[in-house]
Amino acid sequence: MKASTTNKRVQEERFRKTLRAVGERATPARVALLTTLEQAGRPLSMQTILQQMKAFGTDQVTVYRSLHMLEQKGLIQRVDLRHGHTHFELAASDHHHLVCLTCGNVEDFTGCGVTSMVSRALKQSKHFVEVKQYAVELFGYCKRCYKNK
Amino acid sequence: MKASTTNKRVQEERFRKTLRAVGERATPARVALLTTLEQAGRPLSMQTILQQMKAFGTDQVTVYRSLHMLEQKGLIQRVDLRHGHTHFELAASDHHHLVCLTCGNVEDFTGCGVTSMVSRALKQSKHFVEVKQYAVELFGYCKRCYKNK
DNA sequence: ATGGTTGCAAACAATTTGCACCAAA
DNA sequence: TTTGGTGCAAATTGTTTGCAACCAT
Repeated sequence: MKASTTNKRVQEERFRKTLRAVGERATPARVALLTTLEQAGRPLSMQTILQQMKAFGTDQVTVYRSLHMLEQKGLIQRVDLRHGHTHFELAASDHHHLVCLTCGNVEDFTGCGVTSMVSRALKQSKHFVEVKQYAVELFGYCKRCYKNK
Repeated sequence: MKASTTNKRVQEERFRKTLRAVGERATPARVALLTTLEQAGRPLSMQTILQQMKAFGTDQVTVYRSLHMLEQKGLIQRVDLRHGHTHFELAASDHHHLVCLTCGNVEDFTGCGVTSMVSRALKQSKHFVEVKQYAVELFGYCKRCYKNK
C-alpha cells in the first residue's frame, strides 16, 4: 500500500471527526470536498472544485450547499485571487498569497505580522472589538511575467 | 452655488483628465461612475452601483463594461467584503477594512505596515519580484454584534 | 427510526455577447 | 471623420430552491 493512500485515509478519518465536532454529519461528499482541498494545498477555483466533485459523483447543488456550510462552520475560507471566480482553501492556514496579475500564479508567504496589524487596527477603531479572520493578498508580478511586461 | 456642487464639478473635471491620461475616452457614464465611487467614500456593492447608474440613465451593460475597463486601468479596485457580492472602490486609497461578520458594517483603518510586509514577502518568495496592489481585510465583530453573540 | 442530506429539475440571478446606432476626440 | 462607446435584446453562466428519495446517526 502506498504511503499517499494511507495518508488519504488518515485525513479522511480526521475530517469525519472534525465534521462531527462541529455538529455536522460526515457524509462522503463533505469528506471528499475537504480531502480535495487538503490535497490541493492551494486555493481551488469553483470550476475546479465542481469538476473534481462531479468526477466523484456529487451533484453541483450538493457542492454549493456543502461549501456554504463548511465556510459557515469556519472549516474552509473563501479567497479572492482576482481571477474572476471564487476560490476556496482549507481554513486555519496562517499564510497569505502572492498573486501574479498576468499569469495568475499563486505563491504562499508567511509571517505577515498580522497580529500587530490587528491590534493596531483595533486600537484605532471606534466600533470594532474583535478580529476573527483576515484576508491578506498581494498582487504583483512573477519573474517571468515581469520580464515580458 | 453650494460648495458640494463646486467640488463635484472639480472632481468630474479631474476624472476626465485621468481617463484621458490612461488613454480612454471621458464619457459621461464613466465620469459618473468614478464620481459615484468618490462621493460614497466606501466600497459600493454591485447592486448599489447598478442602481445609482440606472438612475443616472446608464444601462447595466455599460456599467459592467466600464467597471472592467476601470479595474484594468487600475483606477478602481474590487473588494471582497464577504457580503456575497462584489464591491468596488476608488483605487489608491491606502486604507484597509474592518468588516463585521454579523452586521456587515465596514470601517477603514490605516497604517497596516504593508510596506514592510511586502518586502518580507518578496524576500521570502522564489518567483515574485514586484508587488503593485494589495488586499487587506480584517473580519470580526463590532461592539453591538459582539454583545449579542 | 428519523431528521438532516442528496439529486434532479426548474427557477432565478448575474454577467456577457452581437449588432446597429451614437458620440468623443 | 473615425474609432470607440452605448443601449437593447438575447444568450450564457452561475447559484439557489422545492421536493421526493436516501442515508448517517
